[in-house]
Amino acid sequence: MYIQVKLLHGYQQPLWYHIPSGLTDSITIDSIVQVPLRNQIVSAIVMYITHRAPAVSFAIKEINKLEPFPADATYTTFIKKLAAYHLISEMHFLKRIAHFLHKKPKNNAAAQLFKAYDKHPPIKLTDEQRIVTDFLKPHISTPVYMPTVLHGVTASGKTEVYKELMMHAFAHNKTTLLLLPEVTLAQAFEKRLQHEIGSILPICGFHSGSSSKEKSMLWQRLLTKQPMIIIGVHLPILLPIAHLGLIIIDEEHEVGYQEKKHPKINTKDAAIMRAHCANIPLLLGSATPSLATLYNVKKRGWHFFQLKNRFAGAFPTMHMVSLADKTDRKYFWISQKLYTAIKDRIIKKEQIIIFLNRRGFSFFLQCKSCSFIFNCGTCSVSLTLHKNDVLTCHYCGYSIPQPTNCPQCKKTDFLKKGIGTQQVVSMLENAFPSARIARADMDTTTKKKEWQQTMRAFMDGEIDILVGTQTITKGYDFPNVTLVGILWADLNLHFPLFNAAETTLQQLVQVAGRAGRQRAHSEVIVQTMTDHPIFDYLNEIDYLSFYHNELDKREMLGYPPTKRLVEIELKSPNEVAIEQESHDLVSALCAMQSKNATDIQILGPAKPPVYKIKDIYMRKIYIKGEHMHEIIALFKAVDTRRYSSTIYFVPNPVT
DNA sequence: GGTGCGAAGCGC
DNA sequence: CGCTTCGCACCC
Repeated sequence: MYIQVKLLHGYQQPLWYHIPSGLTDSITIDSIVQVPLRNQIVSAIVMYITHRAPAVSFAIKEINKLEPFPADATYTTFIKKLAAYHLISEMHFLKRIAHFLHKKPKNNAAAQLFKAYDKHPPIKLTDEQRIVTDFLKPHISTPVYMPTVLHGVTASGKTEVYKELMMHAFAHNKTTLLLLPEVTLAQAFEKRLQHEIGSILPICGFHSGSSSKEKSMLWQRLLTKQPMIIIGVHLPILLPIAHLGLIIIDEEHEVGYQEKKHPKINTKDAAIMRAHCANIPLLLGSATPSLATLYNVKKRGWHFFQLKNRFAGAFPTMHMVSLADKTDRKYFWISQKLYTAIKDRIIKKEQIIIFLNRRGFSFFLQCKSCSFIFNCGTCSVSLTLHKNDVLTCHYCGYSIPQPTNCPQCKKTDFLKKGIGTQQVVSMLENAFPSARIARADMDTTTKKKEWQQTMRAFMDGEIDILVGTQTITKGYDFPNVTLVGILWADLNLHFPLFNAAETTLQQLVQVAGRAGRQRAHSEVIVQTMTDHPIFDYLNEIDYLSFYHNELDKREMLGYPPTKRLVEIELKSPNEVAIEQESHDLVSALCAMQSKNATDIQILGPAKPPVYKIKDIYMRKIYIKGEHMHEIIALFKAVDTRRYSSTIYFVPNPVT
């Protein structure tokens, strides 16, 4: 038998190979095979099979050994669907898990055996929790596609529900995929589960931080169809799993599920597709479910459950404070209310979180006399001022010492504008000299180790006040925190993104949820410049009422979840070309659209707020429509090959 | 992705 | 002239 294959890496042209009759059984179209190429062995995918020798001028090589690929009846269907949805080749997905295929699995004597059991050790569940597990368990044993939303307030014990379901799946010889929106969260979850149920369930982490030993262990279990718990962010959804029983997406609302690099795959969308293809239940958990998910509950009959009570502690009291009234305070960013509250907690030896929700903005230097602003030479952003008098670009890392004279007018007086976490720390150090204060923001300090140490120190009570950005809102449990201060709650609200209000509210509710996890009395102080309707829903109990208010707006403007949205991103080092081509592309899309007479809107091209990074220019085009398949068809109908700019297609963009 | 080959670059 | 570097076609 002869096969024509395409390599997973490198050479793109199809190649011929011969397979001796003894090995032909397991080969079908889309099989992954190891083929000899020059003097090495590489992975390839089968494109075409024939029994007649092809008429070619070269000698066809023989494949004498086939590496096994884990069985999964619906895997190919899923990968094809995912590829079609993102307008990329299915090879892309196979490449991402291909590193298994090159490595020979070592004889790991350490491969632990886990016995199947009839009755697993009981997990203590509340009535609220048991309603959810009772509902889903039969659908794991007798599989059926069953998207289910779990709205559990912060600290309500969603993890206990997950544990019970994972154990049930394992008892039925099925694997559970547990997805989290960040590697650090996945690692923390893995550690926790390892500790709590690791002795009876195999817990396999699979993310960028996993060692090759862990990966080959995982692959071994997949090959031998052994059930397990796989924890990760983006990669696990792409694995072939013979006996997938359940997919859990924790922190379902998080934007982290969309990959940061192109192609920007949305792992949540992928998980929905996978659960559908494999015909299994899907559980989406969050304290702040996304508008899209709530819409699916309403319109598509997704199942919905709530955990309304905290496992321990109590909900914090919320206080709104206006920063507009500047009277009677020493520091602009610390209102009188916040000041006394911090003072009170320091005396009581309770912990404080100060939250600054900045996004791509902190603080910059401007000349007092001529208004000159220091900008990055290769990116279209201003340089950020750091405490050690260094100006740094947050996009490319370029940095210079702060000049003493203005390059434009040579004067020496500068204004510091905006606010950054370092400035907040200095300010707090001045205001509360006795307090131990630390900073935890991932954007500036890319040192992961340092950041983890800070989190640990805070958890151990060695720090009184933790100042941080987005990263501290996620998942962490600090039992002794009784005060959360949000410095500038409306900072991101007027960002030019259709979902700015939604993500801001989710962030605020999540950070507020860090307070009072083990305490009866706790407070959240929310400081704002202006009022906004979302502040009425800040209380966790009221979160769901936000849905109606926001959905009406989205409906009116034709944005998701009522309509479908695609972002087209163009990138080019040539500013003239990208300007021309982005306009051409819009014209081409419009022409095609009027021909097909579909109800699709094309917006742009737009110059994004940050339109240049490392000398690469960007433009964006948005397409809105009733159905995703129509948008995909429209874009595919336009010939993009003649453009010199790189063009990316992003369905359901979230950032 | 890795490799082998010819063209081009470079020192003197 | 002889050596190294670079760019690129090729791999079945």
